[in-house]
Amino acid sequence: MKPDILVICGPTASGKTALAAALARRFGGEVVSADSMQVYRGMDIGTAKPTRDETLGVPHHMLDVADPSENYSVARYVAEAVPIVDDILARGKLPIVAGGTGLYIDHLVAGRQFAPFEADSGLREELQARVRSEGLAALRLELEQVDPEAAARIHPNDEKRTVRALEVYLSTGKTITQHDRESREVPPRYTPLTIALNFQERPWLWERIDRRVDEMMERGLEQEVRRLLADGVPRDCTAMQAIGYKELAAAILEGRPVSNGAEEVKLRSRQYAKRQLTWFRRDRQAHWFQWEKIPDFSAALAFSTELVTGSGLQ
RNA sequence: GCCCAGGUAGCUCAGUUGGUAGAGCAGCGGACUGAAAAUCCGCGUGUCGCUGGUUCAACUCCGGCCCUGGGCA
Repeated sequence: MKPDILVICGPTASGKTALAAALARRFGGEVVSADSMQVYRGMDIGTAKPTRDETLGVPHHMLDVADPSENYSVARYVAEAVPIVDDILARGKLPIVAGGTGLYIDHLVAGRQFAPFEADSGLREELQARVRSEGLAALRLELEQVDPEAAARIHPNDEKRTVRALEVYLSTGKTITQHDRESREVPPRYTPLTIALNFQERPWLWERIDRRVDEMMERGLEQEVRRLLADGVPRDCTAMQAIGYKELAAAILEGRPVSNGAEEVKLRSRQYAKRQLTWFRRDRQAHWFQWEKIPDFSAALAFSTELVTGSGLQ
């Protein structure tokens, strides 16, 4: 089946931004970011949001669409990104979905539906409070009653998924298992041509990450974090869970040197990159481009261009 | 030069009254359906500094050597 959108994915610091912009330029496309943290306004340096120069004059969507104190979600991402992708297609241009949040990419492409209820009903907070007072095991017992399949699938220690499963059941009357089953029957929304980026050797990626964190510090990540704190962005909100922000905020508030926090950022970024790779490796359709130690950008561009033209995308 | 302490996993260290070793962190692999840069699961990866000796058996005991840190000169 002929693809209709291009997806550029890969771990953090693998060069997605530059490749996406260059390809958009070459094929007259527009970039749709798929990044759970670049959606927040005022979080530019730490999320490595494309700078004005880096966009190469190409339209970039799904950046700066939320306030850091809002809690963004996959559901909201899909609701906002789908009309944008459709519009790009309607204008006869190429949508280039680029980002490191695998969950967002998958949901955008797959067409899955979300349980129809308000995310901010307060139910989740109630359930979390119960976890603290009664213990996770109590909620798990409850889940076993209403949705044994989900209970079997979700690990006893996985608080987030246990809470989520109960949340879906309590607010819709339908189990998450049932919901997922129905959701899987929905036909995919798009047919992606996927290019995944990585480095041939893991340490080469680490070097990239380290260097990038150093650059972030030079560009004033500390000030960016202080600004968010001064603006009263709660430390427990989603935006402040972003790597780079939570570590520096902790260092600042605990009176540790920020350089100490920066080292933590490097470590957490490496670990994050590994989880991203696990996610993207699952996609057997993805075309991997593996950088050498010294990235050869024109080689990546040639590789991608051939795929795009060869697939009939353009 | 002498005295003391120590050399065990990538790092910090535990341990074996002699039967080829285990924690934390790091690392590796995996999962993931409205928090996903989140969350969760699995895996020990090793010339126990080197070299002789004692012993059925040495990482462990003994000798010598090397290295590191501290002290005395």
